[in-house]
Amino acid sequence: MSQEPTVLIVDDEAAIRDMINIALDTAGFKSMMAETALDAHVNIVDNRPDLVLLDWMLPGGSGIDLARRLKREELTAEIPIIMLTAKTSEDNKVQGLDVGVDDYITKPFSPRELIARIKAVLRRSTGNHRDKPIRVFDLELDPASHRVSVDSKAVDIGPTEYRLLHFFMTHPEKVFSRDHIQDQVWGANVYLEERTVDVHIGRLRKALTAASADSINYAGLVQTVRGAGYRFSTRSD
Amino acid sequence: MSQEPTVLIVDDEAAIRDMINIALDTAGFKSMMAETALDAHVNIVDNRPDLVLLDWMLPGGSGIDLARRLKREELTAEIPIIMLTAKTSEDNKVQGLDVGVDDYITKPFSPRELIARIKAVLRRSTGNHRDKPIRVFDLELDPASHRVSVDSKAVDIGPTEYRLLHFFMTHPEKVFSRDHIQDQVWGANVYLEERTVDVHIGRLRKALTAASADSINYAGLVQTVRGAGYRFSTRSD
DNA sequence: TGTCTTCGTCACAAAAGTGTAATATTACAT
DNA sequence: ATGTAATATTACACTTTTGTGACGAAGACA
Repeated sequence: MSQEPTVLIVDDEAAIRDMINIALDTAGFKSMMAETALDAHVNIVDNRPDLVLLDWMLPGGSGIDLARRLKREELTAEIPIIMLTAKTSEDNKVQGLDVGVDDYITKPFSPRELIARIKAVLRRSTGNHRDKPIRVFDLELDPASHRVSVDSKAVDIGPTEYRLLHFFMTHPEKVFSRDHIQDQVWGANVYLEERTVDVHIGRLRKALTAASADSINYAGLVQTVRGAGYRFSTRSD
Repeated sequence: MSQEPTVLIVDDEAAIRDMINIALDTAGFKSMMAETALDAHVNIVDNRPDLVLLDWMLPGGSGIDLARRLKREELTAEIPIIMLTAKTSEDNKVQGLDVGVDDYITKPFSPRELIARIKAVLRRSTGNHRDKPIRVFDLELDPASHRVSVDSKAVDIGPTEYRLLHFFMTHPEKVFSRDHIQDQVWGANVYLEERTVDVHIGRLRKALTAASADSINYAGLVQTVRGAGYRFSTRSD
């Protein structure tokens, strides 16, 4: 998976979508598009974009509903939303911010302004509470620098294994089925072979073992729960 | 929950119902069917399916109205709904998300996608309520981490013995016949030899004994009731 | 362009668990 | 004490689940 942030554009007007798409592309973002609130919701759950650009006025008036819903559900609450609106009235802004939307842009806007705001929101959202390092004994995962280390020594780890470990470290002491892990690490409704999770668990363990040279073997924290899935636990198996 | 989840299919076209029915059956779900919104509503109230697959366009009262109604009524609000829609973007502009529908699938869809989405939604909805650990003296069973421990020391236990112990701990002080235990632990419609239960009781006792090293022998809690079955009790035999 | 990573899949090996039948033990009525 | 029925234990063939090396595809990078 790539490093550029992915932005989902939700607007019913093709012209606007295309314009934004080009602007995003130029600025080095990946983008996806949706015409309706329903499409958008499915897309968000399935693909977990890093940010959603959401038109206020979607047919059926469901733009604001979608925003509210996304912020209410745990699975999507962390995804930042920027509202696009033609209205400048204070009412709308208040109402929207109440929902938990991260920023507003009123149409018409310049590509430059759009990009600037997107970057600002991304900076804010990825630079917040989410990036406090998580540590278990001498194993540390630092979301800010996107690094994993044991005894301050870097662990050589792939992107998928990083996400896997991040998920585990933020949800310790609980079993998760392979399906559940797929949802969390790869995104919902992605179809992978069952064994694929195993393989990445294996890779994660290998990386942890290699890094744990002379201290505890941290691979032991990633425990197999036969018939149920896997568990990250500090308590011995 | 250890039983197969039941899915209610609501669609007016028999061909679609049958197709879905087969797909669900293959994937190990139980299914029920309804042709109209009215049938569906009655069925839902009476049988409380674990999930509803609801066609968007139903004759005489649209699916969307039923969805809205189900989500508004407390009795049925918790039941997840997946909408089935034909891919005409005109339909989609109706707001459906504010209704609280959990996902939607556009026709035509593959059985695999259907199953994947059903599983994802069920995971989301049932994964929420966390079971609390159950404890008897220093014997603890924690469903969240799927772990059994004595004095905080892990008990080495197989999947079947885990389920058996879970059943016993949630139903203490009562005798259960071998047949009843089979139904609860293995699921109805599984035929096993009578003795098989005995064997697993033995394995469970062995595991508990091994873990109880220097404290009380927790195997004593699993009591034989001659001529009747077994009982899990804190009162001595 | 070619090289280097990372990814997902597959095939197969290894490990763990399962159910059954045979055998041993126990409890209870007589 | 003894016979009998009920329960416990054991051994084992079989199934399911998990671990892992190999490999081609895709993309990053220079």
